[in-house]
Amino acid sequence: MSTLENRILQITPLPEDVKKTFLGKWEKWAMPKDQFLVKENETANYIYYIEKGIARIFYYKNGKEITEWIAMDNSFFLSIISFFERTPSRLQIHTIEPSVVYGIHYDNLMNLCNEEHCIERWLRKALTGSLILSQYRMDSIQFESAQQRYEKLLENNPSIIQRVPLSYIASFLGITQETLSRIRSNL
Amino acid sequence: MSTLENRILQITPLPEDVKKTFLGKWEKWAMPKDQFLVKENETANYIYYIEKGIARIFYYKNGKEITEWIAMDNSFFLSIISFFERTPSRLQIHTIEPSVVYGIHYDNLMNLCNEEHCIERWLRKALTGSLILSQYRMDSIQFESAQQRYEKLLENNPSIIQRVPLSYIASFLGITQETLSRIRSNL
DNA sequence: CGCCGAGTTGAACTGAATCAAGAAACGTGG
DNA sequence: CCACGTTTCTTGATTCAGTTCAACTCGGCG
Repeated sequence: MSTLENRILQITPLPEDVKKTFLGKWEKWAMPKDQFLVKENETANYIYYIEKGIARIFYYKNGKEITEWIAMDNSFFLSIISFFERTPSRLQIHTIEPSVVYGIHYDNLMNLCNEEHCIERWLRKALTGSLILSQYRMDSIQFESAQQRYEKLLENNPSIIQRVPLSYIASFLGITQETLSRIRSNL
Repeated sequence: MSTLENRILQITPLPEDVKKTFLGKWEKWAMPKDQFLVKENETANYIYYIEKGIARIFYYKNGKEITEWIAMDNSFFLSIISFFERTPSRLQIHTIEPSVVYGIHYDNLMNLCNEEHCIERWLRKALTGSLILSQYRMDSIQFESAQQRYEKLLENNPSIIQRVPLSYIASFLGITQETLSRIRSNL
């Protein structure tokens, strides 16, 4: 069983035939480092799953690059607003390591959602999970200190420091690189 | 056509018969001021819709009350994590004006989702909308100044200042009451 | 060897929090 | 309709976490 299949069924079980159809719609790409999956102002057409490697989701705010998410470890990711609203993406997504990425196209996913109630349910549950995650993250950004956020990240994802440049991590945590550097020297 | 019906169909159209069944599952309550819809540590059983009045969603963080959301103007609201994960709610919800509120019970909603694909789709689309909102709010909290956030709130919802105590608005904006007071005197 | 990007360190600055005290508005009972 | 206490809001002084800007260090590599 592939890790993608595993991860999909973790969200909700699917009958054998539907599962097969669903999995068949996911395309697979092996990508070098620094490849773009979504570029600015293009409409995002895929929900992605990263099997190996790291992808970074970022955007520009007042001329500065903001890292919104770092995807690794068999997780899903996408440019949410662009994908669902079919509008040009403010977010960009690129690999920062050679990566193995799967993706399902918007049209395929929506067709499956219409044909198969259980795929609609799968998507609903996946979105519920994202929304819950989003709530936790909001609370963390608003009320935890930079140090607390860094410590939490270390706990949940110790390998990230070895593999992702400090400037990206700082931006993801919502602080400057200098502040992150100071936090690290105080531990 | 009721405002609830209106708002439901705004998310996605529904066939006449399903719409009727769905609407039939929404209970209606007229509530006085300061009534609790969800109490701490109870599992939240309803998705609510407020037709008239104001509800406030809040929780305690380090002994302080945090206003997470203020619902008015024909909008939906709920304790997301408790409702979907069926766990005790950290959030509390209470009315801060006499209000007319509708609610659909978790069991009813889930049964309908299973029976009717289009209700599942409705829920999926509603969640997508929430997730998008949540993304915008995260960006706003992280990168906009207190003043910008206040000005935006005024634009989107001018009546809120007349109807909601300043301390709640401040907390909702993620600032202290003193800071909000100073912002207002500088305009 | 010297350059270059990544990370560190320092000093000054700033937006907002905190603590503390007043002022204004509000509603309840006499 | 006024007086009083309570809640809501404002103002001031101080403090603090984190930013900004600038200079410096370190490790790798052409």
